[in-house]
Amino acid sequence: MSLTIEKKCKAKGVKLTDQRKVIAKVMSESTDHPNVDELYNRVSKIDSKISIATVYRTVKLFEESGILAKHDFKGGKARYEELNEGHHDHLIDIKTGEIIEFVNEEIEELQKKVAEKHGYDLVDHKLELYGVKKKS
Amino acid sequence: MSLTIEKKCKAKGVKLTDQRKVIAKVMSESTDHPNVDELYNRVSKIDSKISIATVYRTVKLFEESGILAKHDFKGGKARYEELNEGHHDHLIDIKTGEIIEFVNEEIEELQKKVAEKHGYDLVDHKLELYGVKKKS
DNA sequence: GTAGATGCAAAGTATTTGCGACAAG
DNA sequence: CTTGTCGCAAATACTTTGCATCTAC
Repeated sequence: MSLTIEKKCKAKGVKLTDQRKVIAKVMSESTDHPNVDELYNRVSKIDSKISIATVYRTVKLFEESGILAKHDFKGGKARYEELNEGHHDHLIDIKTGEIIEFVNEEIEELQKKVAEKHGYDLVDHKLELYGVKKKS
Repeated sequence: MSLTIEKKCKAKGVKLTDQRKVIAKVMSESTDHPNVDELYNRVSKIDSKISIATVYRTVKLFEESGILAKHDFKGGKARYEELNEGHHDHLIDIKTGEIIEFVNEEIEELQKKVAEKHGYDLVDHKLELYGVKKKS
């Protein structure tokens, strides 16, 4: 549902243009983590007049508004995903590029402790695991 | 000591040119995590004829040889550091950019478990904590 | 001697931006 | 209305590469 994103925009005072609605819709219907190119392709199918500059501007705006999360996984282009309540991290298959989301409260707790031990308040973190499928 | 890096080069069959020796020396004497620009500046002071293309080529080569580690922290340019036995992760001060290294075996263990739970062998990971100094 | 390394400048990628036209609130 | 957005193309930032020359082994 892109309703969530549209609501968030209103809450944040972000102007809702047609282009942004389309981008919001595509992002909220995406179950993967598209990069800007992929997003632009999907968006173009709905409205081919939307320029890639607008896509770049919009994902940046959405990221700053806490609507999307940006990830710089290994190997180039930034990838985006919708940001919902439940925080999660990523396990990336280095052979296929497949991305698996996971949550581990224990690790989250330990991270906070590490930061505190060094005199810091943890405001953000990035945890990415890179693995190969076990040939069980 | 750049000796370590030079030894590693020989071990890996990496040809030891003057340029590479200078870059190795600078990297091993750096206690921070320089990006390519910073590295190039430091290298230039020792031998101003070394080109930035060579710096790029060399850090890439060193990374592939397991001599340097590359980090894509938030906010742009890739940063490098010498890779020694002891693995560590990073806590980054989002105000000052200061980078603190830390080790936490518990987290390492949990990461392995998470990967296994999803049927993967963990081959690499990235853990970055972003924090602000506590005003104790 | 030869495969591989270097310097230079040109070419790529990914992303950002200036600007006049246009649209949301 | 007025402020912010869009599309376009040009600009930027970072990194890679083709080629002729040079150097480590």
